[in-house]
Amino acid sequence: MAGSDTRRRILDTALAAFGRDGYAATSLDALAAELGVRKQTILYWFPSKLDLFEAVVDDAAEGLADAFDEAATGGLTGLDQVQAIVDRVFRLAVHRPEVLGLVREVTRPESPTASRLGARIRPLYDRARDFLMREMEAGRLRRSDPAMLLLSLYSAVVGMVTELEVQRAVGFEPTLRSTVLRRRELMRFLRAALAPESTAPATP
Amino acid sequence: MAGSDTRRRILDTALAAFGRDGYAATSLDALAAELGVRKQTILYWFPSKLDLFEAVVDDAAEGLADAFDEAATGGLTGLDQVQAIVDRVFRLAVHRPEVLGLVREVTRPESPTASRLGARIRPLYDRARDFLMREMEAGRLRRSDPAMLLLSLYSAVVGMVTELEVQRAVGFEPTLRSTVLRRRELMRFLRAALAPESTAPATP
DNA sequence: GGCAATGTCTACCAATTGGTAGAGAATTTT
DNA sequence: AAAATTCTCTACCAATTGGTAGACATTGCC
Repeated sequence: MAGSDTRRRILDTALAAFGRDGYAATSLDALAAELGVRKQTILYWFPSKLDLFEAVVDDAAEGLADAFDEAATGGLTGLDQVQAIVDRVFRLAVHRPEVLGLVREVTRPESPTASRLGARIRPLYDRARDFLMREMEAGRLRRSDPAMLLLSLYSAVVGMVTELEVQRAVGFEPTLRSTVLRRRELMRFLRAALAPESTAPATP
Repeated sequence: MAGSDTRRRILDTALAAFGRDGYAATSLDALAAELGVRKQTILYWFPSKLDLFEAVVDDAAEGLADAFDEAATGGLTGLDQVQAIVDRVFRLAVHRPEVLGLVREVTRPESPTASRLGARIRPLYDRARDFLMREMEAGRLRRSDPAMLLLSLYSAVVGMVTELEVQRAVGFEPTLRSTVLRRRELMRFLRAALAPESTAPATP
């Protein structure tokens, strides 16, 4: 059953390429060359480039959901849970940066799969919002509009992890060490933003 | 002197197109059609597509610098200055969203002008970092690594303003009203994150 | 009026694009 | 072993891509 292995390899390589170069800048020929296969083999498994892209998005969404599950099943609360998620996202950014590149690509306003995104991330979104709401009720997080807060959090985390070029441009070579620093600083930032007003942040 | 007017129109239309669709997905033919002109006219003013893109980036960088100047010359301090910048960025996002789209395009790791970016935004970056440092010294902002904090701020603001698709996907139609809400929530978020530890946030 | 510079156009071009048609292995089923 | 299915390939194709060469018009200058 070499076939479905081919399919798997196409999905993986396409995820990397789409995430790195974007949809428009990725050609089936280039993808095929990278795979050591003919373009027609790709078109055998996926009827068109757009179909391939959608399959890649679905695949990546599944991976993301798993990553979140993994980080959210420890029964943590408040800022500890937030930290666990942030850690998980950074880990993903380190060893599979193309996934976050794809997230960025797919969230462009003119993305060919703009509408598809909704259904894919909606469950994650609802779960996160419920969590924030619950923790606010419990007094473990500062009170505010959970939906809007979630957008702020999303922006801050994905940006911090994604905007490598900005970081490079201003002098932070994105090394592993700088990634650790960025994560630490981001967490300090989030702690300050999220901690209930009465409690002083614990980080020295 | 209809010529330099053409040049100006090409720059504006190209900025919109590159910011909306990205570099790879924007063809000179499509651009020319939108301008009501032949592709060769574009190539007369800009020797190649890449040259055009670089000119567009420079042009947009200039516009951004002006916008920041405008928001940073009021002699404000602390969170008031931060708020002025955020307001200005949101205003830009409302009536020239393509500029921020271009920022996003140009900060992609594989952007054709990745290196060009550095020189363009470096002065803005230095200025902002100096501001943060100064305000921390004066006790008007929470102490932390100014460079890293600036990255967090950048991520949060640009993300909040740029990730319209994410917002749409989770049910916030990006209307003018929702933009106001987003700005308010972002400012609340930033206030909490930036206010010195002793001072309680002023927002009710 | 002649002339040079400026600006836009028509006419091409080679390379690349996503995609079709169908041949030919390899494997599985009967 | 024959037949059917699965998979990858060669051979094309029409459309689009960024770009070149050069004709043609318009303008300002002498």
